[in-house]
Amino acid sequence: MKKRSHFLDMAILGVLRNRDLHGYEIKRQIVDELGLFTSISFGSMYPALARLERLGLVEVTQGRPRGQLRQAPFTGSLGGERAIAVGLRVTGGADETRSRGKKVYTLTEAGRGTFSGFVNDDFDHGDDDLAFRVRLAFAGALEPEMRLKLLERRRSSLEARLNKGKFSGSRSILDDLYAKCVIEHTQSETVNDISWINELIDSERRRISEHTAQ
Amino acid sequence: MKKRSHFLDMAILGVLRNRDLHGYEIKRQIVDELGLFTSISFGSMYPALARLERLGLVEVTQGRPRGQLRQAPFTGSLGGERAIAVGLRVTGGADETRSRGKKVYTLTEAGRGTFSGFVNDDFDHGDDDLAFRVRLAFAGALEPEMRLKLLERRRSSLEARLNKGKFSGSRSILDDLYAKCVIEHTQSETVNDISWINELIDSERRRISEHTAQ
DNA sequence: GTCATCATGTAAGCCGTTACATGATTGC
DNA sequence: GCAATCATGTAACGGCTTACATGATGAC
Repeated sequence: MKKRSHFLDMAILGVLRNRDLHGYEIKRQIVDELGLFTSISFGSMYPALARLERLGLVEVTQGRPRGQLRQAPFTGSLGGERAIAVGLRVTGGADETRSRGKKVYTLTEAGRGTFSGFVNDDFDHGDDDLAFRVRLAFAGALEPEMRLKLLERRRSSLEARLNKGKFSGSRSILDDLYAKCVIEHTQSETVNDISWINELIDSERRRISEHTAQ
Repeated sequence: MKKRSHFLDMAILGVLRNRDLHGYEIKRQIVDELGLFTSISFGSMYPALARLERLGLVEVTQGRPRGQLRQAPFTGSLGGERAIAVGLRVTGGADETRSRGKKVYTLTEAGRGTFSGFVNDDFDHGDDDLAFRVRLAFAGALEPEMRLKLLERRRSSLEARLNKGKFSGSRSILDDLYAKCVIEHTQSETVNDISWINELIDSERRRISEHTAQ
């Protein structure tokens, strides 16, 4: 049911939620800043964007040249418009569709809806690390109770993992020092994750009760 | 260069290093006990075994029925032989190659060599988590100095990751609370990993110096 | 003026997942 | 006897990686 590429799609829509960006920068943010995927090749990034465009979830506008996006968001209006003009001039020869200028992607209303469906959906029973990380990264788009649900589902899935590990760890491999070492480290990572989730749940609850109190 | 499937191959050869096992059990050990892959489908497990067999890295012997492998390795001789006979009798009708009895895989000498090449090889610059976990799990097969090298390479790659995160974390996404939260947790996981590696390196050094001292 | 980086894409091939198909064994 | 689990496989489909191809920009 749930294809892996859905997470890439979701991450793309997620970073486009607040900002219009071009493909190269989208990849940079997903991989280098959010660290959601260890790597994404352009061979999967650009086709993904094309797919999303076909589905009407993003729109393409001919982009401003490099450098304008990063610095001085204040100068946007003047500098930005000029930049777009420059961009069009450079690429605006005969061969319009093949122009290699930067393509800036904008989330459409449909895209917003799909993204919202993504983060809210229960479709995976919380057993996938990647699914959780991606959802949490964009959990700002969720209702507080959904956020709490997400976290609690994650916690119970981590606890299940921990218990499974306790049972299975005691058989054939255990005589190998290094294998054991890897197993134990995995377990301790899970324990860490659980207490992290617990903190998140606590602060989420605090925030909710503060909100309903005042 | 390095295909993902190589890690599955390596893990298979690794668990077969000390024990002859059948496919289902190999998968159980790799996934449930070692936790090296979050999941492997049989659709990739069995083809992998077939590939390794074609390459002469593993050999297939018709297996004993279920239950014999887990309990009482002592009774092996008598119980085992009888079991093999039973296994053959059950499936040994007309359609010999199609027999669906358990297939028990044994590592060949060539397989041992390939496995040894796997763990020792430097071919990846240490930037892949999976590669490291798999190597460490079977690091018992390494010379102490190679083990130390493996750990030190891992440490420097984690430190690089940490530094990269410090630089890139401070730009556009940072206004989002949950994105920030994911980023910080990733960083703290890396810090944890580094201190874990440091402990391993220390105990490895201690072991080496003890060994050369006595 | 050239090199590194930014920027976008296409095509091939691999491989892993999914779904399907079969059958043995164990526990109830 | 029936269900769940153990156990092994095949075929199709999708998508990711790799390699290739192109070109602009900025720094030195």
